[in-house]
Amino acid sequence: MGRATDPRVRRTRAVVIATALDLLAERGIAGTTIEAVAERSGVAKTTIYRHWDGQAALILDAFDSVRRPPVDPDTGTLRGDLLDLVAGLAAALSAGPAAGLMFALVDAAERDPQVAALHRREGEARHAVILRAVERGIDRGELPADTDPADVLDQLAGPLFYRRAVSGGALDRAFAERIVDRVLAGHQGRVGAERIAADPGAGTASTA
Amino acid sequence: MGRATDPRVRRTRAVVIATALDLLAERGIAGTTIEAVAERSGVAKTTIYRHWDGQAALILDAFDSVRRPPVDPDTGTLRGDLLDLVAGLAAALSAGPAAGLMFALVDAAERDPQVAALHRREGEARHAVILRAVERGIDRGELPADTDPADVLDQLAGPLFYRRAVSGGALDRAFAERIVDRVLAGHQGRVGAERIAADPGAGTASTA
DNA sequence: CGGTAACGCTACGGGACCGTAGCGGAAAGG
DNA sequence: CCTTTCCGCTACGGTCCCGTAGCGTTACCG
Repeated sequence: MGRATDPRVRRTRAVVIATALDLLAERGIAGTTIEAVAERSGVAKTTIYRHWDGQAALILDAFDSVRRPPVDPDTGTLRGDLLDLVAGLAAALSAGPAAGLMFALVDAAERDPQVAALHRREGEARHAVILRAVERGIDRGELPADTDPADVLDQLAGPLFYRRAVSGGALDRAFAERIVDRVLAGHQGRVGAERIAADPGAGTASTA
Repeated sequence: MGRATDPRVRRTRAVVIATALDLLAERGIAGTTIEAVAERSGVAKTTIYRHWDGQAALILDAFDSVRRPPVDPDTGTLRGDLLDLVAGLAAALSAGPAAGLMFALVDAAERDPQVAALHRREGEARHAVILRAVERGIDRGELPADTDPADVLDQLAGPLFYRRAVSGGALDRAFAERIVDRVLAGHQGRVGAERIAADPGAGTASTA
């Protein structure tokens, strides 16, 4: 068993996966057939079938290949952490390989249990970092002790997704900053505005 | 030209559209073929082709049939208006015909210009009501004058969509209330907490 | 340098769906 | 009642894609 040491195997798998991702972004899941991948990639259809059982397995593998372990910034302040994470998410949704695949994944997860499982794993990995940052913020007293981290997560990621999927505004760093600041203010406001002053560099940010 | 007065025509169109919506929610766009609609609906394939050009036209029509003109609550307070609208959106995303179709629509709009146009129209109709409510709130002094209504919109609708699509928490009225209150607090906090007191019945809402 | 494993190619039967044609029957409406 | 319109049915050719078989050819690996 040569594992995957054979360079021919490695190359074939890489080329096929890359082509599948291209087609997924361009034509969606329905348009990403084995035959189409074979034609565009130059890899013979029979060879693709030697590596994957069929369209479903290939697409699962392609989605999976985009997963990237998110990095915990841990800048020392809640605002700093969230700014990093939210700005990163905005960038990922604007460009990059995941930009066009996200909604295809969501839609497919609605019906296919396999895709749903992948989608759940992927989401949880992304969420874990944000939830950790929020919990650190609670420990530091930057947020009230009874803050629900899951709510904060939805408040941070939601507006970016919605803007990308529906309302269609700009997904730049300025937007990410406004979202983070408003969410923090919204939760801190429940206790008292003086908490904002406790976070150096997180003033009312009248960035016009 | 009998317009659409012939009851046979009305019935055929209604049955086919209803079946198409069923299939869309159940199998997605790719699974909603003319042949499948014909089989499930009992309407002959040839008859369907007499009314629609093909799958694309039928699906467009089906999506379009779900559109409902949103009602402007105009309760007198910003919080009251937003609560109505956001709770209504949460309910629509939890159940009803639109629940399973939303993401199929988003995904399809990513590639198909026709669907994209429909999606844009539909979004704008929903947004208009929320934007109006926010602008009324600004006029009343419930929000700072320089508040960006588009930001508020994304902050309100986004978390609901994200929760439904990814994080998977409860989409009940309590969640809608928390979101509205946090968003309002987040924007009011930029000027001063005393603004909250200006809105009768919209206290800091320590709802446990 | 020889054996093995991977690849490309052609070919094939099968299935799903497309979109149309032609016909007979039934329901609407003047 | 009688004409028009709509509908259901069967049948068809065409296309796309599936998944597999068989056979050379080439690249790797020891």
